[in-house]
Amino acid sequence: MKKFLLVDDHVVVRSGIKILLSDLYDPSEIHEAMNGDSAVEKLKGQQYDLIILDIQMPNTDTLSLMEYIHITYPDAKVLMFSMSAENIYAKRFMKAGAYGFISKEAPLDEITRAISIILNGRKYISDTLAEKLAEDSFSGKSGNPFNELSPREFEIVSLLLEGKTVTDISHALNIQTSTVGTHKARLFEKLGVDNILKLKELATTYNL
Amino acid sequence: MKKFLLVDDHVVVRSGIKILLSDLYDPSEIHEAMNGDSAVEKLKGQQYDLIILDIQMPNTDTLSLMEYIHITYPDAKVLMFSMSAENIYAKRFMKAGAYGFISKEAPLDEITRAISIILNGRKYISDTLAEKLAEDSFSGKSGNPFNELSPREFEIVSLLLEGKTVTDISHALNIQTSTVGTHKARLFEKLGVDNILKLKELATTYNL
DNA sequence: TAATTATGTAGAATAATTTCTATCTTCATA
DNA sequence: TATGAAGATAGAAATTATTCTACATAATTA
Repeated sequence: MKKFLLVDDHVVVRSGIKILLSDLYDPSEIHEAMNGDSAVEKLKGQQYDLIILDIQMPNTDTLSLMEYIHITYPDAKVLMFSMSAENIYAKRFMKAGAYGFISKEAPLDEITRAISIILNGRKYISDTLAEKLAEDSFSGKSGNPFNELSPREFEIVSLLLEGKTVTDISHALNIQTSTVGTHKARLFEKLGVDNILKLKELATTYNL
Repeated sequence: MKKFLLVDDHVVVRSGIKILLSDLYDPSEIHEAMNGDSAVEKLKGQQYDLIILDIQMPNTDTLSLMEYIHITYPDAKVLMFSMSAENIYAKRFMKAGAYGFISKEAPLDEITRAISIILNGRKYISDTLAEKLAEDSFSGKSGNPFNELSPREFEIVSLLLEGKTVTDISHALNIQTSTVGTHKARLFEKLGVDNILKLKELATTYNL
């Protein structure tokens, strides 16, 4: 008898996974949550064999949720479920204690394989993700150039991507425009772009 | 006896919709396609009561697919299924002949309502989308806002979208920066944008 | 046809951004 | 622990961009 918790805001996705699971594991008990708060509630008092967690839900910081689960229930096994094929956050989730990361685009047999591997206590990562992780420990720098940015630079790049001007940002952060200017110049340099449109493009390819 | 065609690249989403449909309509026949090509194949020879079409699939231009379906099978009823709440393309899909547009985030009863309305031969649009459409027919302008630009403005907007600066453009066209500035201000005004990122977004939605 | 509006152009004034240089701090490492 | 690199911050100067006003011409419309 296996117990699962599905956390996803889309009804149709939940029902899809539900029949998949009840097909695979009979008998099984499947609970559902449609956001982070309700997931936290469900976790109290219950012990699940596997938690399937959608990474993109409105009003939910999934990375923090993952960290919370890992700290509060160190034995919990979480499979992150992502809409896009290779999500740039995959590594961060694995570091936060996830047991696996898989895309909803993946073929059925890979999804079932991921689930069964995790239920057996091992971690699941896709081949492409495995490669990326290997690459990183090799070169030391992750593929995502945005990770090279300092906290302040990251803060500023986010605001720039929202269409904020240098002056807007200087007001928002209570610093001089020249300061924002230097951050901007350095971050453009680090990212290898020379105008905001290229920055936007880069951010899009790394789905920031 | 209802016949449905589900077009979506995600297994779990397909199964989710499938049980929803078979719950609602019994007996029913449900066919599946995981991309545009296979959808086109399925459509040949078969007549469906409803086609449910995911708007975002890799290697598939869903808008063209919608147009193709509308032209080839004018009686086909297509419900567009979108991952994000209010998609900027919604209007365009409706113009391309879709019968409805709904988000996967929508509550179950709204999804079932959308399906039943379309099966009854009427079109379904969400309240927010309805508002937007009304706004358009009100203001009289529903077409491509870039058509409102003068030749010179169009020339300049193209260069701006290439990432050229005002000074670059003034050199390229042998005119003063203030002239370029005036054109830029006027064209921003006409297009209703106030920064280059919004301009880029607009250009993208009108695939300029 | 006369009046109006849209378009293309800038000069001048103003505002915003960038660049260059230079502190000061923290953090890693020889 | 001294040394140096990376980060956050600006002042001043230089460069760019915007705004405001204005004028001539073309197109449109009453």
